[in-house]
Amino acid sequence: MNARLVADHGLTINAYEALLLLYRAEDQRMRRVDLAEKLILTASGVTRLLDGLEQAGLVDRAACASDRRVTYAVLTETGRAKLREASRSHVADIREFFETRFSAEELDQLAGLLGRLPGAAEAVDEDCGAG
Amino acid sequence: MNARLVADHGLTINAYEALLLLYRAEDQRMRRVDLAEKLILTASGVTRLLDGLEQAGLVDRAACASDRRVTYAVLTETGRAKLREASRSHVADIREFFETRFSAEELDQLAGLLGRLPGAAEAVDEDCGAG
DNA sequence: GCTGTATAATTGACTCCGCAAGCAAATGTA
DNA sequence: TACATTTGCTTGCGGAGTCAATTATACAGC
Repeated sequence: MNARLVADHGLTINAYEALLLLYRAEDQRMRRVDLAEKLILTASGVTRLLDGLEQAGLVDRAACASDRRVTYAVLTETGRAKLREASRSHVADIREFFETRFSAEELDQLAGLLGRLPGAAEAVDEDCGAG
Repeated sequence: MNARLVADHGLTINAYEALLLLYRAEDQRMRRVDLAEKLILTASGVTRLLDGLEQAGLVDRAACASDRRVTYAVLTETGRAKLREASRSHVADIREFFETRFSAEELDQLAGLLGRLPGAAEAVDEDCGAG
């Protein structure tokens, strides 16, 4: 599934997740520390991840007025487009993976159980207009 | 959990799993290809993993009489000891992780559901005498 | 206003692992 | 026999991520 994402869109799972988090964030921007926490990466991991996304033009930097230590990562228009495009197939892949293995009822059970695992609280599965 | 394993015993999850697979295998030896398949690694990944385990004296090489291309990985006495030692805390860690979050009944449900995921078939959770 | 500590981000050195390529042995085919 | 293909394994290179150290800023307490 990661392989599909990489092959079809040149995005790793973390890159995809980062774009998605930014998409959902207020003003489509986040501090790097917060991204690190959500992605379960270290701060340096995020620096490196965003290096790539910036070079690809999917994400931009912005300064913070109230705290000059922080740099925001901001989703660009290119980034939004990329996310929509990748979303289309990725969400379908995931759906297929689970729906070929479990019934709707079992999926509810699974979701209920796994939803209690650490970090699951915020990971709601809204998509991003790509249906 | 991986972090604990590394910090306490100097084993990555894959190293631990490799020792466990060897422990359970007939004559406590396996072909590298087969290890790769079980560990979901490439052949080169296994070569590198076993390099480390060999240097640490946990695993040895043995030739195959009937096919001179294959090299077996064989668990050494040191390897068995290491596995027992790591098992003690690792199994306890996993147990604690799940038992603090789910009831016995929920664990049964989870096991039933997740057991149907690919690769789950062979991953039985016998331990190795470390209780 | 200093001084000390905490926080945000980056960098260099490292590990783990995959991919692509290569070698050697086994197997298939003519 | 001779050649092609497959299989088991290793090696060079590169990506992704961690850790430890460093820089810059923020925020105490005195």
